[in-house]
Amino acid sequence: MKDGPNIATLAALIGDPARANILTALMSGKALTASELAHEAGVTAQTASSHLRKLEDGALIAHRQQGRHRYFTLTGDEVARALEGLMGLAATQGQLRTRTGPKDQELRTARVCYNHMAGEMGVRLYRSMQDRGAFRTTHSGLDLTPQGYDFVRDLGLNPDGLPPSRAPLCRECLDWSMRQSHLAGRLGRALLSRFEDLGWVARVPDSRILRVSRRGEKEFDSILG
Amino acid sequence: MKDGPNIATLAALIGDPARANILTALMSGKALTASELAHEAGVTAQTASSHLRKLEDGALIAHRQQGRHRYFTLTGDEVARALEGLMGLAATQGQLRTRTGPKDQELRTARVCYNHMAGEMGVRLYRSMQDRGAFRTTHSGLDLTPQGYDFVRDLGLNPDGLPPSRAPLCRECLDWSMRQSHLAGRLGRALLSRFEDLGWVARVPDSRILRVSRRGEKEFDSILG
DNA sequence: GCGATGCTTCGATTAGCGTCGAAGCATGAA
DNA sequence: TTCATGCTTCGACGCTAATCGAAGCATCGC
Repeated sequence: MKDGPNIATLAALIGDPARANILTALMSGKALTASELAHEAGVTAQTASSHLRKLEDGALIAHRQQGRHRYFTLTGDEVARALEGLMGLAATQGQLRTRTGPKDQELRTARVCYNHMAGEMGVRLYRSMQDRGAFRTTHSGLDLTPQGYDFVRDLGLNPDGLPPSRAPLCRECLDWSMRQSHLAGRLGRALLSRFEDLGWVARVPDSRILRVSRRGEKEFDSILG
Repeated sequence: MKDGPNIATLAALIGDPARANILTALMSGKALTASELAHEAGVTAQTASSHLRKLEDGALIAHRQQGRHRYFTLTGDEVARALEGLMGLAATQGQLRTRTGPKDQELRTARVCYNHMAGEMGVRLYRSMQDRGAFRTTHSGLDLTPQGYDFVRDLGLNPDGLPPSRAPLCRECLDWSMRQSHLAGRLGRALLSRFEDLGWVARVPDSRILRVSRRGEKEFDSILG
């Protein structure tokens, strides 16, 4: 009856508090150094180093050297998506870190999920695109329809001009606060940075919170209907 | 930066091999006794008892007493969904338990995911329903459109006649083998048991595999297009 | 009533792993 | 070169948690 992939080692990897803190910090999408992550996790540099090694062996994170610094990131969307899934389950059990403080509310409104937008705004965006028939499902996953292309182009973005990568253009990611899908993948990433460039949203330092500007709110309302 | 729900305790709960085996066994959707689960996990009854207690404290499983037996099940879709998510990530890292044996292929074709259908067939079903506009997203999640009602009724099922519960009617669940959504929720459950009644699919004992009958294949082909 | 079965609690053992101090090794700055 | 910074390796400590034997407690069948 032991069917399917082995989840024990993977879950055990995430299951240590220090490592979970490291992963959560990396969900901001920013590349962080080993010392920064050690501080985030609340452990010494030696301990963090050991954890980082394990996470890297488990292919959850990767690093690139820059001078004497080591910048760590999640290995990709897949990891972020699975972590959001775990957060979703944890949230239903009231395992919130802070008892629904004001910060928590801000997280629900809009936040960064690795490199794309999540929260209420992220789900609204995805739903709106879906409603106008922007997506089509193919054998290999989600793809953009002509309507989808138009929508993206209206935002001043050329889907074909995105940096090529083996990551899919569109991917759905389950939102832990909304329990619905939002858009991930290369397009999700591009849209978030576009919104930042336009000044519609801005990252709050040292957190995953995205603050929606007054102008952003107006624009989103008019675009997403 | 420690934003969002606390995933460490949850992941640690899943991260023990014995407990992971228990949870995987329960993904079949069948209620299993403590001794059966002990056997699945490869530990003694005492050890299993301890694990079951922890899983229950963590609200991942629940039990109901029946005579001198204790039947355990997952607490709901949410749990199954998160576990499938973990399997998805584990699968991308080649953490397959068996090196793509024939059993693995059967799992990918069609399998039980707690109480609904997953795998290729599950994704095909969901995609087909989506293509004919069966779903509509509301503030509370996924809902059936009139077209959706028609589709379900054509299968001899009355969506309004389903046993009421606080679980949503429709819910999407991310498939670990297809990396796309399939249908969960009360409707997902009802559809699977309908397919079983019709003799289109049959559960393979002691596994999550769903075997599609010759007739089932034909029917699915004609219905799902 | 009696024994068998299913499961739990208790207690003791053990192993694994997270933790940090100290030392080592690069890179960068002075 | 010399010192500081960022990070890793080594070694030792300590604690948690998984494990099982033995005993206890229900329930079922006779």
